[in-house]
Amino acid sequence: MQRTKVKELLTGAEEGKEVLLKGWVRTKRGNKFVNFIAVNDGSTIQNLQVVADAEKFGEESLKDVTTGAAVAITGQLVASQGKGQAFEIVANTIEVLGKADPETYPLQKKAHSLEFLREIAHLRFRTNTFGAVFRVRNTLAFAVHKFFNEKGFVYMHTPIITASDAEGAGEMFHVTNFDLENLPRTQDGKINYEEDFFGKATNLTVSGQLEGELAAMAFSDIYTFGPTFRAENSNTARHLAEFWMIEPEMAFHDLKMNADLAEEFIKYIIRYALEHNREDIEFLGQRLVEEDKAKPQNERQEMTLLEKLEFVVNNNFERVTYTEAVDILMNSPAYKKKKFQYEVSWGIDLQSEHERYLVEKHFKKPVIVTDYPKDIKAFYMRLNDDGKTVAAMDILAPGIGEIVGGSQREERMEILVERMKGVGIEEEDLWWYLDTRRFGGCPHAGFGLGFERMVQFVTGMGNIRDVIPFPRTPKNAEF
RNA sequence: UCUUCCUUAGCUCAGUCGGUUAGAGCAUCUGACUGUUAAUCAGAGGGUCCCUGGUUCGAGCCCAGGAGGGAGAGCCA
Repeated sequence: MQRTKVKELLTGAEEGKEVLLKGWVRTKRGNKFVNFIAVNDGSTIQNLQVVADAEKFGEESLKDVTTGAAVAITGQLVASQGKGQAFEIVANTIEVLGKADPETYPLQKKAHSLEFLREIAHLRFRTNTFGAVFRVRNTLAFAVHKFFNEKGFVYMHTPIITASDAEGAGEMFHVTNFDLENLPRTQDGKINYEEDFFGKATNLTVSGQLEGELAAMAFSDIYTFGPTFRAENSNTARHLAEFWMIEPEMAFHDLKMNADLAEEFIKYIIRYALEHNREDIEFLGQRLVEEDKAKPQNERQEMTLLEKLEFVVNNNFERVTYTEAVDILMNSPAYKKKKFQYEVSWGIDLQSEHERYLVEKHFKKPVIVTDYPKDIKAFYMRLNDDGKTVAAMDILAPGIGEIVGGSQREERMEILVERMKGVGIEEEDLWWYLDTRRFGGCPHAGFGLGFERMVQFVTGMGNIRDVIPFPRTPKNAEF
């Protein structure tokens, strides 16, 4: 008999038929006459209830049907007599494929803290919450490819190992096959990277952007979607040492077109998740409502998760320049009451508290901030005509902060070289990058979106370590 | 890296002023119960009080150092 997944069984299409169910036991309850076994196979957040006649199977054969055990069950799919579900299976045969000793199996049929589940990340997929989170993550990843594919973008695989160390995006992990106990040295005592695997110092990529720009100068529109590594000692709920980033790069795009695309993209993938994972998102939203009950009234969310996502999808993002944002902050009641810990003035980098004020208090929706002072942004961002700002944009999301960082790129050779000099990057280190300005250069733009932050936003999970299967953070690389 | 809080049963957490044998709920086990919804009811078992050192007649509680975790900040996506 062909196995049918729970998601399919719950449609009731096979009502009255003999079916084969395979999955993992969530709970078993009942008495000496009848047992109810809730089985989940990951295809949906819902369990399928199996009704087992206790006299027919006997105590002994049901003994190993415990929380966490893998089972194969045949039986008739029927309309349920109980209230909690539309359909259930009346069992004919029950086979335990893999036992789970209840004395030592860590997951119980009760709620666990997220911190505890993080310590057993290899088992946490089996919970309702993480099942929902990772189904949503999968849907969002698929939607990323679908969106760009429909727009004719080329999916470009940029290198994971790179020798380029001039991007300034963050601290890097070294890649080497040196014997670390016995490093080859040059005459002046420095490590001799010429003897290393690649003949030069290499590291894990911190961004595929520069390589993405190269490809955009041929395919017009490309995107990358792959792992990214930062060796920063960041211990926060929104940083990982290994994360997934999406970086589109478009020839002949200016900053406005860039922002338009980013907004359309974000709305598209959220809408896609709302259409395909509604049950999961409703469950995750309910989790937040329960969590909120423990908080004082004024700290509770105004909107449910579902309402928030629908609001984002159905409303335009607010757009302000950096200069306007600073004006708003300086005229805000919070500023006048000296509520900000950090000083606000034109030229400063906006602090978390400032971004949160703009997004959560002032506009109450995602905000695109553009045209930052050139001194606080990367060298490759295009200098505006005022000579003091660059065509950069950040998209700030409620509760998450910066979710997108992007810019129109500097396509004018002389200005780009001058800005590289300003931050101490040698021309010859990026000769290949400058070739795109030398040969057939054109205005172009792109952005980077942290995929995990997007998953956080859609699932409402407060800690980024709970939206990637096996988080890599300082002092933690378990599993 | 900084600030701050936390670490007691499998899990979540109480533990008074430093004082006899360290508690609760849930989970687990045993029993009861004719359709349950994280079933219910009764009973039982279960402890390296994070580690190391110190103060004290006496430390889960006080002090010092260390480890791990949470929240916030910086850096950023």
